[in-house]
Amino acid sequence: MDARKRSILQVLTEDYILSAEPVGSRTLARKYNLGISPATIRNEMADLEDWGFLEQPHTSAGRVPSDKGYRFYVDELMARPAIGHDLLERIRATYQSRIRELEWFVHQTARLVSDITGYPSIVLAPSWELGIFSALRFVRLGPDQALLIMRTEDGLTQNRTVSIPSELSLAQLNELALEFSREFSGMAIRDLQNYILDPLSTSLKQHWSLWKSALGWLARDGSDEERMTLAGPLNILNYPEFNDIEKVRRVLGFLEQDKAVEQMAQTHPMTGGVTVLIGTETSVADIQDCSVVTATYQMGERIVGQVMVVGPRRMQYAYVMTVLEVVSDELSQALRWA
Amino acid sequence: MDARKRSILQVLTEDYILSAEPVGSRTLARKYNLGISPATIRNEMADLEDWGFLEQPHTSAGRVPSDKGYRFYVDELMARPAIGHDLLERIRATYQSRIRELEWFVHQTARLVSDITGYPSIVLAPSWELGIFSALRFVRLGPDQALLIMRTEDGLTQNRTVSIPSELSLAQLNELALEFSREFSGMAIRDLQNYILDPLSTSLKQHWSLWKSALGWLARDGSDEERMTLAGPLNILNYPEFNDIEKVRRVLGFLEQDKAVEQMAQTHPMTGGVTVLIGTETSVADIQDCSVVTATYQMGERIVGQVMVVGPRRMQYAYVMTVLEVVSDELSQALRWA
DNA sequence: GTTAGCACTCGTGTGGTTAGAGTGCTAATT
DNA sequence: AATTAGCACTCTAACCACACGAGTGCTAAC
Repeated sequence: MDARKRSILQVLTEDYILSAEPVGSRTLARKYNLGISPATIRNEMADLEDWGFLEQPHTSAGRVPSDKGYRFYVDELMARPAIGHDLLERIRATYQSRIRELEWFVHQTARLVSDITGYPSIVLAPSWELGIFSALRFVRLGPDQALLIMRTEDGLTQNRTVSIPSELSLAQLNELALEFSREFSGMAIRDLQNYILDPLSTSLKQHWSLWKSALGWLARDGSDEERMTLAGPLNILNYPEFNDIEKVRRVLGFLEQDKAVEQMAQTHPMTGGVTVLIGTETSVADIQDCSVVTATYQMGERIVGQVMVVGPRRMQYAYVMTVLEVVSDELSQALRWA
Repeated sequence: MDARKRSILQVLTEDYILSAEPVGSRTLARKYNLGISPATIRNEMADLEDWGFLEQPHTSAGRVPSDKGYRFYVDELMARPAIGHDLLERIRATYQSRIRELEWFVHQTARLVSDITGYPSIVLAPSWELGIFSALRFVRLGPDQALLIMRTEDGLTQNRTVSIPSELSLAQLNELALEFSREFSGMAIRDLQNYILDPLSTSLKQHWSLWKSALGWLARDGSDEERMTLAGPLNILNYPEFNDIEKVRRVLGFLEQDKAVEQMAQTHPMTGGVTVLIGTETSVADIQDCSVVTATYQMGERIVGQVMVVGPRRMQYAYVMTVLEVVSDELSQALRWA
């Protein structure tokens, strides 16, 4: 792949990303001064098509990058501009008011990203189940009700109202909680559900129904059912490739299925940094006309969640990647203090 | 309006609701044995059109109910079937597992309704701001952190982590909370934000920064920003009147704007019972091709929120109304114990 | 009051044609 | 040997004319 082919592929890809129209040799020669004639470009494009970087929707149309073409563009050709000053300010401002809770951050991040990229955006919140149990505490709310608060080492908390045996005092309750915390702290919350079934100490066993109710909470309320936040799904209606109502239904239908999206997210390497899946690389038939850009964010040193952008294959890769890089970074910063 | 016109209007409306195709006189005569000829039906339909109950998309098409026609159908003609046994069981089962919190109920309700009606559904959660403040409580989480729990008379709670002056003990904190609770209980939370600016007691004034932080929470975290839950928006793609991508964008765009929807919801009488707004009756240009069915639900005796269904004008009014009646009722029941 | 008959309207679907964009190939040019 | 001009060819989208059919309104007969 010589320099000329590279620049043709690059220029063609960028033109198509903007125009959504198959790009012909004449257009290319006229619009960008490459110093070569349409005929030469045709020859080069024929080669690029042979090698699988380009495709033709039909014989008499221009060329369009294939998945492989986009991949090469993303990996080798694309320029990565620095983020604009205004945009950076806006992102930072979003996280400045840090009076909020994790869930709020997650929602806001999804909105922010879909807003500034113009694509649908998905944020996966930290998995509660994978968190490390740290401590348990009761707060009595009424004669037979208490607030049960559970905390992970990352500082995530879940709380809910539980019914308690009325004969227990607040002090007794918290003594129990302390015992429980000592016993199980350091254990992943997911594993907690297994271990707790066979309580080790008598005092825990004694108030079995209480723990069972707590368990019910762990298994359901605290589970990862609502880990996913989808923002701006309608954005895809702005792109002509989704003028087909059927396509829209397929894609948005997929994005609404939490489980499916979560599963797809797991195929991304959780190594930090931004990754791109192009078209069929996602291995999901419903979104084979889409690309997905993913970044991870952290609480402290641990990667706990992902920010994703889903768009048409001719996505503004460079821009989206830069945005996600910055956003996930700022989010991680914000969570450091949360 | 004689009996024959009524039955023609009814039958025509129901046929159109199912078929989405303008209904002609011949169809009507053939499909339903009304005992009259197409010509007679034509004459009657001409009258109904003159009176504004029917419309013609174009000269050579069949008739379609107008807003006024639907209104008459809903108010006078429509049969209200009892809810099916299986459906009732399903609805009840959703609320049976009452281990959850309010927010979960709200989400589940939206999903349930959009699921069984096949239309997008919106649930407005109880307004936190309009709740009546009941009590405040602190739970210390760490050396300089505490969980602040606020409770309304309805039993709604909000809680968040706040930073506290490290010199305060748990006992001191809760003494403060008690004082605060005594001072302000019975007051609407919205008003609380104004009153608290001028603290009445010295001990409250003393820990001003603490209250200010709590205030910040009340003003933002606890506000009604996320009162609305939208479920199943994609359902509208199933109806042929929304094959136009522009219409879809308009409608879904509107449904995503929390504020606009909330405002529209306020135009419904909050009297309990199910209300229907048809087409332009909604006074919202973006959804003038839609109808909205709304039910209210309660916590105890107080109406605190709404369940809405948005669909095409040719909505299955009877079915949707019955479903909403039952769902809002079961939801109110479930919240009675929450 | 009801209905049959009929002319009329209008949207939809079909087939054929055209215009235009773009290609691949070949031969000429550098 | 690489590049380019020229040209025939292909294919789609747009356009038009046309016929079809559903449905109406009107009139006259029942």
